[in-house]
Amino acid sequence: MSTDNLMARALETVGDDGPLSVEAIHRLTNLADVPGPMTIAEVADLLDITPHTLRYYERAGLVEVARDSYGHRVYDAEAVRRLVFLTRMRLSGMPMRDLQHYISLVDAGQGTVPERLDMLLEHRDIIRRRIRELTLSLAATEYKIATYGGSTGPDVAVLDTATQP
Amino acid sequence: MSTDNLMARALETVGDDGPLSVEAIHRLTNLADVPGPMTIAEVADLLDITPHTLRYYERAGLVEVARDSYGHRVYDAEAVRRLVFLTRMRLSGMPMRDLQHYISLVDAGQGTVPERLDMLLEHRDIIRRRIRELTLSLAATEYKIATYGGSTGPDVAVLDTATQP
DNA sequence: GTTTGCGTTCGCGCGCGCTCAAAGCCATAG
DNA sequence: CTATGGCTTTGAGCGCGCGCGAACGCAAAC
Repeated sequence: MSTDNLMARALETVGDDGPLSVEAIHRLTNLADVPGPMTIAEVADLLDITPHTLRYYERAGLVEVARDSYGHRVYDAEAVRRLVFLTRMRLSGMPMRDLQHYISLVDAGQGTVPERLDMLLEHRDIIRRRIRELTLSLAATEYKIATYGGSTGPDVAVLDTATQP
Repeated sequence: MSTDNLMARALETVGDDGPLSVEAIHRLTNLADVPGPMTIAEVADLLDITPHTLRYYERAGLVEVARDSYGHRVYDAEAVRRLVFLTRMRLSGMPMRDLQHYISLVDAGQGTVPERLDMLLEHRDIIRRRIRELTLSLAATEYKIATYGGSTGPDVAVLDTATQP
């Protein structure tokens, strides 16, 4: 129950191993069909981050949040949508610094759209690369499991028992 | 040229998008066909980590390294193989703590083989899960790129232009 | 000689939040 | 009516995982 509830639900939504149909992606990107104004606790629950983290994001300038008459934060639909986006990017490894830059571009108006797209394209490439790295690590780990002879080496032993991934 | 040279070379070795043939995995797991004793600089270069990091791993008890008459570290084949394994696990996200535990099991003899296998299996699951998370993030990012209308929302717009991954 | 490469130790830094403290408002419970 | 607990606010400071930097010494090589 760390910080991956959103992703857990997203994985459930998608069905764990389907080939990512367009419909699934639609549901995924639509995860937050924001109803209306929300409290910090509700948003935190929705995104499975802590209220602390939400305040931290706000201090970092990633999102502006209105207050009610008690001084309590009130998250409107736009804020929530932005936070959904932000947590998705965080989860896929985009650092805070880049998110701050991205948001500054958003706030700077439509003229920055190309640069924003560049950022997304670059981030896409980073994710792809990371997936390939992990795929490779997975293969190595599975290979080691399959040929396990103990110790940390020799790593190469009973090649015959290597099973196809 | 950060800390992913090993992985970069591994990706080259594999060919960037092949379906991970058994032969490719063999080459991958065989990345270090260790010749003989190596200096810290050579090992650092091989694994693309810094000498600092190697000394840090040693201090952490992950590997024992002999010294020559000058007090300089001499990495024998076993140490290098172990470090190849360790860096692979680090790169795929296994924390130092777990690596220390794993190594303690290795040093404790053959009786701990089952527990070691359990660790590898669990780590395999973690990698798989992480890959699925990233795949999802990738889909969301690509979706956002395809339907890009600016801002951080609405996220759902020109569904028609969504291209299949 | 002075540049290179290695050794050690201590401490620092970064990214990312979390913890703690002090205080205010709301509810339900005695 | 008070009280107790639970939520919120702000701000400053702490912590963790993982190394990196800086300072200094010693031996070899140019």
